[in-house]
Amino acid sequence: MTLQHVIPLVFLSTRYFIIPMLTEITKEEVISRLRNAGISPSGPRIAVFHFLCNNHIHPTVDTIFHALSPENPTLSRTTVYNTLKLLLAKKLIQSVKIEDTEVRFDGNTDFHAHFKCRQCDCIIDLFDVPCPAIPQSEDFQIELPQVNFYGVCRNCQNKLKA
Amino acid sequence: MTLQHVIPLVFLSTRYFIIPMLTEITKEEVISRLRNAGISPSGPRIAVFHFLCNNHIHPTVDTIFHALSPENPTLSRTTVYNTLKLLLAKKLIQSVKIEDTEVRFDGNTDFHAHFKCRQCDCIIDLFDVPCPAIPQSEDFQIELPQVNFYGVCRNCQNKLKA
DNA sequence: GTTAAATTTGTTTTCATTACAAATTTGAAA
DNA sequence: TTTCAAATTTGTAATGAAAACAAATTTAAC
Repeated sequence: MTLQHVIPLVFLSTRYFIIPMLTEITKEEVISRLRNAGISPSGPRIAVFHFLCNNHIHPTVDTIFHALSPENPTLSRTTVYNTLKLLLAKKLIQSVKIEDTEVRFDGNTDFHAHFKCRQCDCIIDLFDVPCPAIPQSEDFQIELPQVNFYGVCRNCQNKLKA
Repeated sequence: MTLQHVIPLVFLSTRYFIIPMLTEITKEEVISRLRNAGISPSGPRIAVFHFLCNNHIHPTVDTIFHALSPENPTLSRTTVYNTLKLLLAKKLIQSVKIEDTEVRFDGNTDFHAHFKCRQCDCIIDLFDVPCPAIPQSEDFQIELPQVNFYGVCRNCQNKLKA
């Protein structure tokens, strides 16, 4: 949890959840983060990273490409792939392997679990699942884990009942 | 953890780990499990499920296909895909989404985490990571989570040092 | 033994990702 | 400012996992 997070109480259904609220990240902040990571802030790189920082929708490569194309008419899919690979290597973003085929991306690198609805394929952040302890071992160098839940979301449960 | 598991102490590196030892599952046992799940035990289904129950190597579709082809010369890749989809639907196996593109499969459906080495791509079972608590919610129907760690394994760390 | 349903098979198609080389842009040196 | 090499971007082609599909085969009920 970093400075960018504000913790409001948000009313969801019949319960209260505590979820982090991510404040808008400016282009200037994006450029500064890229520079700090040793990445020269080209147009496409700023666009992709800015999009991921401000749209926590776990987009696919295609979603990112189509979202940015109107403002960046010469943008190519290959550049999106290259940029994502670079951002991943510098750990400015994380990949979310929750689908069978496509990889999704997340600009929030703080630990949080994900939930995928098997019915409607929506992906929901779960901020209240604690990070599993990283196994104590001199044998492995281990990064933060990915924790993925699967099931049926509330909307789909209601639809199934009706 | 089911009856099939015996818990020995296994010496690994400089530490002791407790890992479940999976005993050999016979064809008869495989047939009985298929029947219990409402799946008619055809040749290819027995072969695929038996392979997954006795080879905890997180194989891909291709690995399974090539492993079974010699004994089942008419087996087709499509049948492997169909059979895996059926076994997943009946929750007799689990899929492991730890790679970017390919899905892997695991005949052990008891909770355990996975570790993937970024260097050599090996996948290791982590039996000593506790299952994260499933979020308390009337909003979602939630299954056991997938927990994936990434890093560098001991072998590769030693190679890197040298 | 006949026949419909279930299952398997091989081929074709789709599509995410990678490979690759050409085109463009950037930035430092002259 | 001009030049030029390095970095970056781009479009196309290749790869390969997975799904779609229809024909062939097997199974099981009557």
